[in-house]
Amino acid sequence: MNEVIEVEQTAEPKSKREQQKEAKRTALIEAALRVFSRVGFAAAKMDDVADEAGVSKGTVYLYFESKEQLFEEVVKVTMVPLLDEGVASLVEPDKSATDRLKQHLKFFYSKILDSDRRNIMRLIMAEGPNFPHLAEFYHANVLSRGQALIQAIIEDGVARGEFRAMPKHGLMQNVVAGAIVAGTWKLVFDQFQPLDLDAYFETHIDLILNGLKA
Amino acid sequence: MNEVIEVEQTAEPKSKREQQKEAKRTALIEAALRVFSRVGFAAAKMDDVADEAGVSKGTVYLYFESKEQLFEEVVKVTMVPLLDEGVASLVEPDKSATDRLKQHLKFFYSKILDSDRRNIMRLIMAEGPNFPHLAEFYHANVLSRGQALIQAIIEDGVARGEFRAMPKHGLMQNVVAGAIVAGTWKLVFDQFQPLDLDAYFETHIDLILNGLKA
Amino acid sequence: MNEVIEVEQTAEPKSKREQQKEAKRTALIEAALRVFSRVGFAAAKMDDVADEAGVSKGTVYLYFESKEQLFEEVVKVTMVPLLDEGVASLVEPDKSATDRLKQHLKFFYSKILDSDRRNIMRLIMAEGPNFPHLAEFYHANVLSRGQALIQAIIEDGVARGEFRAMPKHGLMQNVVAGAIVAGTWKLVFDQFQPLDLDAYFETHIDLILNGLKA
Amino acid sequence: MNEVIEVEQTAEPKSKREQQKEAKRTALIEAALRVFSRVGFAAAKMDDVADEAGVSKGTVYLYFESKEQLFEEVVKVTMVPLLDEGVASLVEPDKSATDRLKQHLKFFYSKILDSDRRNIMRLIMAEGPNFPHLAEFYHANVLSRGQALIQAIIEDGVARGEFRAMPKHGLMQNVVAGAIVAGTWKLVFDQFQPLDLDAYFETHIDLILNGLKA
DNA sequence: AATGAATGAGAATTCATTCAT
DNA sequence: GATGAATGAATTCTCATTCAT
Repeated sequence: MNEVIEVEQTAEPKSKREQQKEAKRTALIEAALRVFSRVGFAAAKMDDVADEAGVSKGTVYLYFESKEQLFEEVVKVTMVPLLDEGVASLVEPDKSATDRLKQHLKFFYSKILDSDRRNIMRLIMAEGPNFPHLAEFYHANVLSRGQALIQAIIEDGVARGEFRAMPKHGLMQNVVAGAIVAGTWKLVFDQFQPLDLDAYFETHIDLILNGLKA
Repeated sequence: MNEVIEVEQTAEPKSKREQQKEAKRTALIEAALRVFSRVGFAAAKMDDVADEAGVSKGTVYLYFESKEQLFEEVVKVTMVPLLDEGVASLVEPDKSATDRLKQHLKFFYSKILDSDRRNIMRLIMAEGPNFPHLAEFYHANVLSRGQALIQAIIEDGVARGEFRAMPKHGLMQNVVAGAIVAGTWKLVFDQFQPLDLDAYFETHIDLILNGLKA
Repeated sequence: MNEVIEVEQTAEPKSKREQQKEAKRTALIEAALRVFSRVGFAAAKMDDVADEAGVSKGTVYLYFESKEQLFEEVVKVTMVPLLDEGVASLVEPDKSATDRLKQHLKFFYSKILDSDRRNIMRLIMAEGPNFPHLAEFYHANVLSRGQALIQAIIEDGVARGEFRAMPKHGLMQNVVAGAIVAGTWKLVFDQFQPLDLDAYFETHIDLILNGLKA
Repeated sequence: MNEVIEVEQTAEPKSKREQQKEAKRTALIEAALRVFSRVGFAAAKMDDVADEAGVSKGTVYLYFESKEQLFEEVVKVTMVPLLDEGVASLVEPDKSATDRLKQHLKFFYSKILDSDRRNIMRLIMAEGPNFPHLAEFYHANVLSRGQALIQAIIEDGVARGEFRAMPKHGLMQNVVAGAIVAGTWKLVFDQFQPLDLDAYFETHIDLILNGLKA
């Protein structure tokens, strides 16, 4: 893993008090991400989050209402900014759809699969049914946007004649699926059958682009 | 979902006592499958398993040493027989590789994605890191065998000239990935964006076969 | 320890059925003695007693009403016959009181301290307050009789001029105390500071006889 | 019984918080001493300890890791300080060995046999085999020290010509044994045959001193 | 009589959350 | 704001005892 995740902070300047508060909140979310990544939601103790952030147990409750809410915040703060970044990078309309698709998948691999964020992915799968509210948020703010991104590129590719016309239902999921599975594999089975993310990426992109190709 | 999962029972005839015990064990595993499917491992209460199976609290411990062991048994009993069936169905060497690949994916969709077993799949992904022992078992007895199955078909397809030569690392994972994601999606996001498994399957098979095609 | 404790069986001949029953009862008591000796009353499981006796759990309840009653039977059957034996051996009035006291203490050391019975002693101390009924029985049937035995010898010794007149309150307890402590020590502290029962016995007898001597 | 046992507190002044914590720890140990005294280790419920100390169930676990550790702490805190006191009182070298031995036995009777501490003594004997760690601690920190104390006095007595030379193995145990037995008797058999500690003490000291006398 | 499967009361322990300091 | 002591509901697991076979 090549990236330490840092929660991005809001832009506007604040009073020192506010800044410190913001900083502590950020530290707590980062600590929580590490703890949830390590042991999952149920087994994570608020105590451990507090320890990891260097504050006392009670303090966590000054910033978050409950363990559930803390979890939701972790997901939001960790994943949403990525989408913004992904969307921003889309604005290179002169590139071929093929290149843009490659680029986005690469982004996905490096930003999510090769960092603690892949644990978030796993946590969503694990806890989603127990946190419908969170699942809904994640769908609305992460998946839908990612889907729109991919879909737009593919449609553009079809329009340009790069890609063939394809059935649309589940297309985005199928295009990205290899990456999802890679992230899970690294977390669960890597110790039994190691997966080389770079080589895997090549296989993925090769298969998918060939599958889409006109 | 079109299939109620029934745990297969061993063939040899036994004494009545033994049979009843076997039956109760089976009932407990089926009950546990339902409970784990509903709420996941951590939130599952042994009491609920007992209730669901219509026995008392203590009885569960006559059959399984602990919640963990019960979970492992559920996974084993639910998934392993499928592989046997999958392997058995392979013996039609006159069919084209394309058809056999389709057939196996279809099997995967109907037997796993469209039944309670998809929850097991999800649980393996969710809890695997907390159960290295189980993850190892699952890898050895389910994934490796599935992998060999798919790989053999693809290689045969290459030999026959149906498929092109491809990078191998992660190939099986990428071929199956769409199905994994479909199962997860149905469990976590279906209520926000429903997924039609049949249509999805078409997209999946279309993309993959085209991607593999020579 | 030089003696395997065998529960004595009643003398009168019985039908085969009766004899078998008696034998199984005996086997259960012996098994229970071993189990209680190993782990104490509370930690002893009826299952373990059954296993140790080679019968099934339910069978124990055919012979004893409850764990408590089984415990009481163990105590009775293990200790009472000893007293009978001790009393019987008293009938040698020509021996000096000194010799008879020595002889009885020797008996105590070999029959109780150097066998599983020392565990009974420990169990009485441990569980007595929780089993007033048992403590009472033990007092009436073991201690009182032992006390009478010792007291008679001492009084005889005084009459013969071997021993001096002594305060009587707690005399028997003080005379025997060294043996009680030896039994406990071997069970609890022997691994940290081993106690040689033979040498200990010499010290005991030397101190007591000198203490009693006219 | 003439003494209410109070756990001694450390000397250094602390913050109010610390003091309260210390006080609560002390209260818990005292409560536990009462509960263990009443029913023994196995039958003691952590709930009862909590109730007895006026705190909630969970609180006990803030101070002690487990029931076992609580038990060990009770033993330590209850017995060790006594040894310090006993050792301190030794420094009167002008007194005769006879007087010093008497004095120490008296101390033993009043501080241990005539207080809740006799229950600890009983519990050590009863539970020692189940708590090897505790038995070792008790041997090293209580018995060894007591033994050295008694042994030193006796040797001094021999040197002064007050006592005769005696076999040493188990001498201390035999000298003290009467007291151990008295403590046990009061707890287990007193209701059936009451024991008057003062009279008993006289018998004990009379027998032992005469036994040792040159 | 013997078995051993089933029961369910009971206890230790954990941990999210609260709140006095 | 921050702390960390206290709470008590919740859950796993145990085992004496019962009872159908």
